[in-house]
Amino acid sequence: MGWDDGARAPRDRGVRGAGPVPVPGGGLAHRVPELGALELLLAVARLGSLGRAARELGITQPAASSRIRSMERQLGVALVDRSPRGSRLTDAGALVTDWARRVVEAAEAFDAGAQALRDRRDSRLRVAASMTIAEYLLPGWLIALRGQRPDTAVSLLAGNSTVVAERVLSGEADLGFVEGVSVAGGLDSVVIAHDRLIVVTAPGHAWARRSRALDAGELAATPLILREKGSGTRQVLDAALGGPARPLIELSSTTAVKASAASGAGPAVLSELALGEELSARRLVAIPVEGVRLGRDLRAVWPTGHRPAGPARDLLALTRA
Amino acid sequence: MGWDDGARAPRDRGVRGAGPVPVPGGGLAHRVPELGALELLLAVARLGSLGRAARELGITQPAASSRIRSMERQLGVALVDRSPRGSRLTDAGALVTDWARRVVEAAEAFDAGAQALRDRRDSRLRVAASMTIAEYLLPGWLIALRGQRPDTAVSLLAGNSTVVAERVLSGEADLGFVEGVSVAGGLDSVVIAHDRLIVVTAPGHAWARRSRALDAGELAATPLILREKGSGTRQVLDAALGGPARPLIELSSTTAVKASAASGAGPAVLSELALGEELSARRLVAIPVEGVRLGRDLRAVWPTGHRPAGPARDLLALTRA
DNA sequence: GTTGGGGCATAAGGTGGATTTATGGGTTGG
DNA sequence: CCAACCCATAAATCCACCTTATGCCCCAAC
Repeated sequence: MGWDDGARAPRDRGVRGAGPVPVPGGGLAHRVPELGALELLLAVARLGSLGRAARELGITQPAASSRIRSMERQLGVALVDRSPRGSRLTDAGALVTDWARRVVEAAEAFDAGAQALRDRRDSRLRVAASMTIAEYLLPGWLIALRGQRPDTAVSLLAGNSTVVAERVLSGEADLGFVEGVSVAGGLDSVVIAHDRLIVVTAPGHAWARRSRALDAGELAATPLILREKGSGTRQVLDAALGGPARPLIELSSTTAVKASAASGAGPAVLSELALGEELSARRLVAIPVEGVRLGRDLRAVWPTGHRPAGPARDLLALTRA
Repeated sequence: MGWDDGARAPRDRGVRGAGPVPVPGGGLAHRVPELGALELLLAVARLGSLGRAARELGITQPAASSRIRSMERQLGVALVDRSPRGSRLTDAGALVTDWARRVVEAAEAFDAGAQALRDRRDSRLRVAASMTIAEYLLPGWLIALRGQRPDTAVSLLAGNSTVVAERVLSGEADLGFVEGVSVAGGLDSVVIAHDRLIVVTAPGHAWARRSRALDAGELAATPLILREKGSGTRQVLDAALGGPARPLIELSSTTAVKASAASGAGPAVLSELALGEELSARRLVAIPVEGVRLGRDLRAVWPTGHRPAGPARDLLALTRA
């Protein structure tokens, strides 16, 4: 990413008379229709009529018509074929709709997570989860849970494994999710998924052209871009290497680590959950490693003896592989 | 942190003249901040100050302040800690920002794709791609290409393998991407990725509890939820089974197939590219298959002899594994 | 043939939200 | 103690979107 915030053109957008001048780097919101319009497009695709889609979203037909039209104007592409008997997507519209669906799905995950972050008080299911799990897995679980039990209000507290264990033990949370190597005393647990740390570099890095896998010695001897001390990633890595890893830089967010590695600063070690797009888009390359145990279990935890029941049991059932 | 900021407002917006009642499940756009606000939040996280973020986005500082504040009110969570020396994310804010980043990334893919769909005429690189590739892979490539060659305008034409071959041969496209089993005459090609068809069912389906892998006979004998005849998926499947697959339902979009399978209508066969979320959220379950060649190559194609050059070569370089 | 219903487009009017300017208060460092 | 940051608030403006009220088109049923 561009850490070079300083030298960007001083865009003055207060240009009233002339249309919205597309800014070079920013202004994504000016080029992408807003969420409501994308939702509307999905509804039109599903229902085959502007009017029906409008009714489903609780707006009037002219509003839907206008919204679709302005979206077409914004994108410069005809999206729907209107006919007196309904509306069907054009070829381009089908493609746009597919892309829109992914935006809406991400927004749904955002919504599910944000709602859990808010409820807190009157919720029927209080969950505590480690950062990685809260960030990457929980929103999906919450969406699935809402599909099965729409009335279950969930609250979420995110923290490291110690905090999660405390909350669960004290009864402040009904169910916990941790990624640690070991489980605190007084807690029962079950493995719900597996995660793995992955060594990555920029595609241009020397390691990206290695034919042989890395071994523990090389990994331990090389300064790495890492999360801050105390993070789950560091704990697992230290344990796997049999001693503390050597940090090249310490950063406080997974995103910063990815950006730094992608810019070529050096090799980084990250959870595979955090690497999706980056690997398939080849912004980062995974380096094979052997002789190092970089896998880790993700576990659900609850107070010994108190098997999860009710909503907690429902959620647990969703998460088990 | 003040979780209880008292903002529990019912927020029903369109209660005009007792019009259509807002729907319970819908209205995602009312609960998720719009893209501009999410972008602003990311900028604040990166720059550490509302004012700097505002300048980067070309708005004034009060506008940014107000926007963040209304987002906090909407979500019911404090997102940033303001101080006279800048603003940093709260714990909840960091989580929200991570979720927001995924929405924005999906929007960036949307933008990249939509822009390619529009340009068409004056573009420096004209690409023709099969549906699956255009839908799932191309946006990411375009983002990467924009990172390297920001001035390259790309246009996209999506169609089946035959159409792609035609356009490339006629010179209407500089580079093509196909997923077929074979490559048309007059075209050179290179394999850029691999795809695989996967048999999926709802988690409750009998096949989900099998211990033994499916074989070709069982697959051929079972009615399946499939894309329409003529789709790439059907071609590969028919070839792999040594005869036409038996359709239970024929649907015209990948999404419809997924939805139908997830609702328990029966087993479906889909590209692994189309299955991400569904598998990890366990809405669908992959059924092991053996003795059937369900893999397929994804290829870039160009007219025999005319090695891609210029922008086409840049794009090709990005896509090669 | 005519009529009713579904579907879409256009026009005119109202409303709310977001933005801009203008200001003030707070902290930090020279 | 002043300059340079930062942020919050207030008031005015403006735009985007929505709604209501139409009109036209097509089809199917009577």
